[in-house]
Amino acid sequence: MAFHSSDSKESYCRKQKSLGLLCTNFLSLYNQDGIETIGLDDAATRLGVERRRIYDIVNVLESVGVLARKAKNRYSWKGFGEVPKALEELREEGLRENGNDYPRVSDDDEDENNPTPITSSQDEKTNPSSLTRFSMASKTDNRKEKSLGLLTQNFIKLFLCTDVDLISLDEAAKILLGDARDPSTMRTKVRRLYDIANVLSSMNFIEKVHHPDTRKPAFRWLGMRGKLEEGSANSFANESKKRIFGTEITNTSFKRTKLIDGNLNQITKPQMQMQVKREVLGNEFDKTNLERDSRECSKSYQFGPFAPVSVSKAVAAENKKVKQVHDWENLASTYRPEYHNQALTDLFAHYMEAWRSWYSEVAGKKPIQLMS
DNA sequence: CAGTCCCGCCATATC
DNA sequence: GATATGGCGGGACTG
Repeated sequence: MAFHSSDSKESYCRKQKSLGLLCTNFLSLYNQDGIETIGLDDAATRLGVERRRIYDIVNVLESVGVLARKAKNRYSWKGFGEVPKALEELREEGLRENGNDYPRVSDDDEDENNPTPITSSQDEKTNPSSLTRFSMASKTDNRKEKSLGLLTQNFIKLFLCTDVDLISLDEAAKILLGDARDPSTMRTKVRRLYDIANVLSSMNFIEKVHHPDTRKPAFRWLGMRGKLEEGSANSFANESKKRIFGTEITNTSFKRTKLIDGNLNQITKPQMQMQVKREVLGNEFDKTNLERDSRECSKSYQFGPFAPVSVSKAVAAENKKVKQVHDWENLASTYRPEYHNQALTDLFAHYMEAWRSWYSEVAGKKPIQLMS
């Protein structure tokens, strides 16, 4: 069985295997009505990825409140309606445990970080006895301290509890690392942050930008700032809002091993089952998502003559004035008139996705030349 | 070359 | 002892 790995030739687009895309697909798969429980195996299968990857995604989604671990192999879908609450808690927790002495985030790494390494010891909900021996930690906790989930929360706290809104992963790693600063530890931490940033980006919680001064890449928080006072005002988008994410296309599974094709043989076309989403509620900041996704793989390959102009335009405008309060809801309503035919835009996105996938599969490596 | 970050080995936690 | 989780970092990709 399992005939070799010399499957179809090329086209191993790294982007198609990214955690970000996987997250997008995961969301489009489960951010639906009727979904209340998610099986890891099911997810792995449906998304066409190894179990390991599911853990990565699920962990960060959980740390933001979208999911909640129910039991072994089982998670419950909480939805984006829970996010505001989760973030609010994170903010408070962050401020509390850290007061206002969040390490500075400046160009110059000035470490003299406070002794408290932002270690929040939030015990599990399923803690029968609240008699938490303050010493029972160490090993067990040590591992947890390094979990992706916690790291995600701490990363987010950086945005919610600080005045800076632009942070590079290096800075973040430095801060979240407290003191241990061996190049090795740093590298690992940064790798993790990249992972986190990717899935957070796919949900548009954050956005990658380039520091004005330095040319260095950094991330900016897009969600509302946690300053909203009284956890009621902060409406991420209200309950039951469903965001439209990528497509149903499962991450094509090609090993990274670049096997130079030898001869043309049948490509195993991915079952691109584009299913039209019937969600018309044209809310949310999805244009950003579309835009970004639309140009993943093969640099800027363009749309045809009938490109979704409206979308691109909206995005451009949006990015340009990302000065105000980064409130998705506002942005969404502000630009809604531009393309209130969300359904169409959506449909288009689906086709694009399908086409892209098909193209990279069939048409071979070279993506449409199209200058740049 | 520097920035990304996928992949999957294998230590740990749980059943 | 088996299975479920998920650190961790080598090194393949990008631009």
